[in-house]
Amino acid sequence: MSIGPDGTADVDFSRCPVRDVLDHLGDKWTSLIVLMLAEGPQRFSALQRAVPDISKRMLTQSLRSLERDGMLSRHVYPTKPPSVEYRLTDLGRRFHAELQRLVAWAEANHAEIRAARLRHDGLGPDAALDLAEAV
Amino acid sequence: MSIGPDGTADVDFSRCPVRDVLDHLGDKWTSLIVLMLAEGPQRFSALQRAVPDISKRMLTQSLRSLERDGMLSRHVYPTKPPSVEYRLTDLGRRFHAELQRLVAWAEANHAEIRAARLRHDGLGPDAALDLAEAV
DNA sequence: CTGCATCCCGCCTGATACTG
DNA sequence: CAGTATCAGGCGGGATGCAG
Repeated sequence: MSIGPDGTADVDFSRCPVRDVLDHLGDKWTSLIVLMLAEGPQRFSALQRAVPDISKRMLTQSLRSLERDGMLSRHVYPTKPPSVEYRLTDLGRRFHAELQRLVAWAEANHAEIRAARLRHDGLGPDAALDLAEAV
Repeated sequence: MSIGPDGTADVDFSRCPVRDVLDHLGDKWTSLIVLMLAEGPQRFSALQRAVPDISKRMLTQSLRSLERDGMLSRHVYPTKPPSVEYRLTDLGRRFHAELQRLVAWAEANHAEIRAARLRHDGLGPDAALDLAEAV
């Protein structure tokens, strides 16, 4: 995602290293999963319980996506019934560190963002004043 | 986006500070726009030229979204024809700093991600070897 | 328990045309 | 120049059912 001398941005997403990372961050679930796995290896069903609103379909899809990018590894224990454990790889843990930075930044700037929103949205009745002060 | 004692994650997105930030990062265009504006104030048409593939509709929408969250400010010069200039706010510049960190991380880990992908996708004929070494 | 296949609906997004 | 309005298509993502 560089910017050329002619002022036009490099928008070749197919080979854009930044997209690979940003897509995970923008995804509704992958960040949550990484956060959960940062606390230790988890089984499929444990993850599903930990993230209540996710469907099996999306959980599987998100896990595959993270596995594909080398963020986590999948271990199958051929017991019966079988159990599958997911754990962060080294790359995944480094990604998690970045994610934590982002979370911290977001929380630190949350009030300012919300205040800007209320200002922009046309100043909801009186709640606007409350939050304007909070900044 | 915290994790409760019962192991279930806090998934109240409507009031989640992290979502407000991650949504911008995940968006296909907003990061690009922030990157462009980091080089200095830009007019609407300049941004459209800089990001070739974006439509007027999406550019407007992305700019509104960033403005709403206080990342950038909009200045209208009532000349004729009118011109509108967008520039990052303080919050926007701080956001840009975080974005830069992410870009740096992405570029630093790009090779590893791509190698993991080739491994996972079933080892494309021989290109796999090339990139495996690159790590 | 884990995960894939299918159906299906809603929203996002691009294309196009029009206005101040 | 800087948008807004409208329409139509694609696709993400939920629900359900089935398999290893």
